Amino acid sequence: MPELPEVEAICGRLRRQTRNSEILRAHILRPRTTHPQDPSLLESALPGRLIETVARRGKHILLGLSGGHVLRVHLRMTGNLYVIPDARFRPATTRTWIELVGGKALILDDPRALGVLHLFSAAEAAAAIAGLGPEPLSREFTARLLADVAGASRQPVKLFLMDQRHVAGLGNIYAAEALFRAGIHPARPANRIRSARISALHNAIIGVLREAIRSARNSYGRPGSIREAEQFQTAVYDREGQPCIGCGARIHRIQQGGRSTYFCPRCQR
DNA sequence: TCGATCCTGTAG
DNA sequence: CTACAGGATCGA
Repeated sequence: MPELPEVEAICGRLRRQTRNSEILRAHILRPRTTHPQDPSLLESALPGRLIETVARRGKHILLGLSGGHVLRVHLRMTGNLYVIPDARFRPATTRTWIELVGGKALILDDPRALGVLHLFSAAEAAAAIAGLGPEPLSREFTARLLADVAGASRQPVKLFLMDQRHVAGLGNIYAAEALFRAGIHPARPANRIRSARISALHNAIIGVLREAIRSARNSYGRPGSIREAEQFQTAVYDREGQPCIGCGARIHRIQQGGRSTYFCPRCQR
């Protein structure tokens, strides 16, 4: 599920719901969830701590706890993270639940159980996310910076964009959508895109993410299934064989890095 | 740079 | 039954 916009929406909601709530107990239902850390380490360290801040870096959720510790959550493919008002009513796909004082619970709801949870000191947390590229919605992320980083990579540009070391937060959907808007073929080597196109790509990334955040606000970070009506409307993703909204040509699907890539063969070269 | 892997669910 | 799924990591 979640790329940057969905994680951003989840964080916004969590920030309002968890501010200064105290952890009563952590229940880590599957040991893999904290690998390579020992679940018992978290279960013993979390009780009594306050959730003071909620931050996002790329697709990582960083819960700032009292005592300077950080609980990092990565939702991977199908995770969702939200507060339920009554800890007794947990969904069947709950993989970890953190009881809060007062009866609420923070739920890691993750059908595929690929999401992960780690507890760090402030210094460890900083080191753990140090390898991430710039936040695409920050001022640090300029067309110039994108051009410099892209110029140093021969990767196909779609894979380049999904590599979190280059830009933090893009995944399979929004990488494809940004490339469509910029009119760039996903297989083109990153270092063979002219600077005018890089500027278009830079704009497209920001535009796509901003719009997607708006759509995600009301549909993510809450219990239950995702609400259809508010979903971001994709131009190419998951539209193989359908007509391109720009030129009417059939959308193609190819494999890149083991993932599906969708694009318009006429608009993207 | 590929393929396998971690998991479960759904669509065909 | 097979293919595929909004992610990331590992080893060949």
